[in-house]
Amino acid sequence: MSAPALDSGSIRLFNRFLRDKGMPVTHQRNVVAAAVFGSDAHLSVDDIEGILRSDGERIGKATIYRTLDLLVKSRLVAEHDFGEGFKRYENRLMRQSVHQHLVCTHCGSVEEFETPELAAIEARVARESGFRPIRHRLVIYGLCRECQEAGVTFEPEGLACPIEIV
Amino acid sequence: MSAPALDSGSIRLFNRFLRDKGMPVTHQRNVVAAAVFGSDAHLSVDDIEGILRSDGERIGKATIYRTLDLLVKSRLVAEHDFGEGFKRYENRLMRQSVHQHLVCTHCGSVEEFETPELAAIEARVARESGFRPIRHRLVIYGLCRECQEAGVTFEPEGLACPIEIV
DNA sequence: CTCAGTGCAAACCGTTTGCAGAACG
DNA sequence: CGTTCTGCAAACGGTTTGCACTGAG
Repeated sequence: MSAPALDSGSIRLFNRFLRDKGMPVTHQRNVVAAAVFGSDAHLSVDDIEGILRSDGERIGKATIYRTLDLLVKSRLVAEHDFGEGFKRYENRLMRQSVHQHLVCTHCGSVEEFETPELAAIEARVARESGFRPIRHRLVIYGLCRECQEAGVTFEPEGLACPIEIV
Repeated sequence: MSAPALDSGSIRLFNRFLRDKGMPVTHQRNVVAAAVFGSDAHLSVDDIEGILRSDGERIGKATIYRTLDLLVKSRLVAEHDFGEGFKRYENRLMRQSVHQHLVCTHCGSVEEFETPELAAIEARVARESGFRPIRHRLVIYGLCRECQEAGVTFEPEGLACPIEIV
């Protein structure tokens, strides 16, 4: 990733988006976008800052946040909150558009999976409650295969559950 | 809610939990717990602070946070993050234990719904990827019936999507 | 040349923590 | 009475914002 693909198709789409909005195409915006488009991971802002630094780019955190905002609005990048206390960003191109996430509670790794069943759930909810679904987020927390094979086990939060002792 | 049910069954369970852990049962803990057990809403810390204030109780925010931590650990209360920038807490007793949430993106209201389908999804994921599911969170964002009837419509984020124009 | 973007640092805001004094057991 | 809790206020950490300066168009 030492040579960010500033001329990739994703960057081209982002630049078109900026021009459509009458916003300047700047070096910083393209460099931040290239860092996200050049990875298929779920990146934190610190991850992105690290990529930029290792590319020799010195870009303020505020600009990273402001550019991520544009990328999310352009729909080229998705924002996620896995409950870690900060957000993660993922390139939406080069991957199946609709997927949910498996988050390992031990090592923090994130896998993706598809859920064709969710469309039926949304339809049922709309029918039963009159709610109009627009988007959804399903996160399954658990132990990834690697952690299980490493012998990690799940201990129920360390505290007894008094509910069933009523 | 002006007279918190300090002698309710939920409080009794919480007190038993504290005693089991060798922790003191204090007035503050019981009052915070009563505020949560006395509501079936999804309360923010500010909501809880308001309930306590209207009950004439003057309890520091730090104590509210510390008590909520205990309530969550006791499994009597569930913690939720609907992406609003703060957490919400819900009484787990007096409601069906397993449910997911519908969050209205316009008025912020939260409804609950059950998803028997999720067990099958988890089983499939475990089979296909070796991941071991422990818990999940499904949130469907959209427009509640009331907002729809009030004429609120969904406009797709205000910005065009260049993806399909590739 | 003009207006928007950038970088810095300070502000923000929900949450956590340190510590002196109060309360539980 | 010793140990834990409480309240206050300060610290924290990710994110946002104000403002002088730089750079795109």
